[in-house]
Amino acid sequence: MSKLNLSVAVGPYDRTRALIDGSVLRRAEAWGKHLFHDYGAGRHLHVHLGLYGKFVSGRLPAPAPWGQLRLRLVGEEAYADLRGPTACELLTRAEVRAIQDRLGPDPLRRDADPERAWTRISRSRAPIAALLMQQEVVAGIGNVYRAEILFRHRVDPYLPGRELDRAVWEAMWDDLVVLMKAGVRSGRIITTEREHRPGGRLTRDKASYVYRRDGQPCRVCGNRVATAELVARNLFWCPVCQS
DNA sequence: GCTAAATGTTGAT
DNA sequence: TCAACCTTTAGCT
Repeated sequence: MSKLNLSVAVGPYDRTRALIDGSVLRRAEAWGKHLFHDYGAGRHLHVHLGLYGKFVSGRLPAPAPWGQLRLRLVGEEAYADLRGPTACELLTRAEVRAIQDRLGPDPLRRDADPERAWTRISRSRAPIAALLMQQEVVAGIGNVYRAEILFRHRVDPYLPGRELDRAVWEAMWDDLVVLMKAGVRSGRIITTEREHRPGGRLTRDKASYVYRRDGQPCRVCGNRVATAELVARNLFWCPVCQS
């Protein structure tokens, strides 16, 4: 959306709607998986997409609202609809700060300090794969990047944080910054080295090394990719490369 | 056409 | 540790 002169409407969230309808969006920022909109006068919209929340945008005119539409942002030329979020609420500045204060560094933010994450990781007995999912340790990685970053650096997912090599963590962080920025730009997660077909198209099945590839051959060593549940999420890794 | 699972977090048990 | 949240899609039939 090119213009910031947005109005807000629609949805069961009538209190929020009444409070920000017609307001101008002054600033938007993301920290980890949290999105914050500043509508002035101490009104901060907090959105968390959760597992299946999604913004869908298009050019005006916007279609008639259907289903559980939580939020509709309307500009002069385009609109954006929000559905299925875990959170869509109006907060005070202090409440926003409280959320941000408990989040670890986000690789996508310029002010991120990977040293803060390292402090937590290097003191923990928890598996590195669990630590990467804890938002207070590192914010915004998620299950796909977790699996992929561990593979790319050949790190055993079950390695306790305190046994991770500092240099390896620094390399992982630098890699996350590059991969996640590329993800924002392209709108999709691609963690494999770029492989192009004659047509110049990146093949879809090569977007990941191990994520959701359980049972299939590892792209590097050919052994079967393994899967297991870790902290209530599906983990994927190559037991041969990552040991 | 139906079912299960999915890039996530919170709150109850 | 588990269910709830509530939407879309892949993979069946």
